[in-house]
Amino acid sequence: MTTAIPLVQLEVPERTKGCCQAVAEPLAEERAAELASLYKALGDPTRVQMIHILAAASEPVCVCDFTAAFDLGQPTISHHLARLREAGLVTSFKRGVWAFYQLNPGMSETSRGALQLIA
Amino acid sequence: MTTAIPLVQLEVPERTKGCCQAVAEPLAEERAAELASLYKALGDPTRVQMIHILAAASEPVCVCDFTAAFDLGQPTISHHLARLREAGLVTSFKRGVWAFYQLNPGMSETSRGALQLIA
DNA sequence: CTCTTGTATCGACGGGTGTCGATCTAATCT
DNA sequence: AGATTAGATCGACACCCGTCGATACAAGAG
Repeated sequence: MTTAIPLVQLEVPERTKGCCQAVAEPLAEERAAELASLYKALGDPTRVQMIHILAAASEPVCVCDFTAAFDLGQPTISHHLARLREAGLVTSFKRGVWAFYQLNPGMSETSRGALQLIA
Repeated sequence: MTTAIPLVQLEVPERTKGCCQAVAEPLAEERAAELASLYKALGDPTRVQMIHILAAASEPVCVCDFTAAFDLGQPTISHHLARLREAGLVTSFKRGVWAFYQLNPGMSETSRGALQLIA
């Protein structure tokens, strides 16, 4: 099955000494942390839906629309929006009594890539 | 302030009644949950690095290589690999005493998309 | 000014998560 | 067989997270 020439230089070894082979250089620590915290920010169904709503909206969305769209208390909505904001995925502003949220136009390319999955 | 003609049918309202406007149809619940749990599986720097290593490897990677690559106890390594496996991102097999892990060749398109960010 | 209302913040509770040491299992070596 | 070893599993710990009710804050309305 396996070889033809000395190209595949190592099959799964037969209990030689150690099986250990070299492994890719790890990502820069900050890069791994950046990716992980980005993924973590998206690791909740409510926040996924929020991003979906914001991605589909042509204008900033009022918090009251989120509280109407989800079966969750207002503090919880506020909490999720804050987490998205801390992750740099959304920005917000206040107009009168209302607070409006939108996708952060200046989000990183990485973030933009992650959001693309949320159709 | 507000109107001129019925063209931009709503600017940010001026404290009329409610600010609420219609919002996009939510994603199917299972879809949101699928995305969230996928993101959650990737929401840890160690697991991001593991995926990076597996994506760069041309062959299945032995667990002992992971334990060597990270400054973490062996049970912790095993735990993270198990989480990646439960998320459908990797598969594993045993050869002799060793366990080898690789990216799941049959992972979903969604998963593949999420992994693409991990260069 | 006082009342009302939209949001944010706080404190608490239950459940999940990353980590470890200890133990179990299975495969191999002697 | 007994000893060794790679890996998984278990139990425990500290911590984080999603949720809620209560409260604080800010901006209008009356």
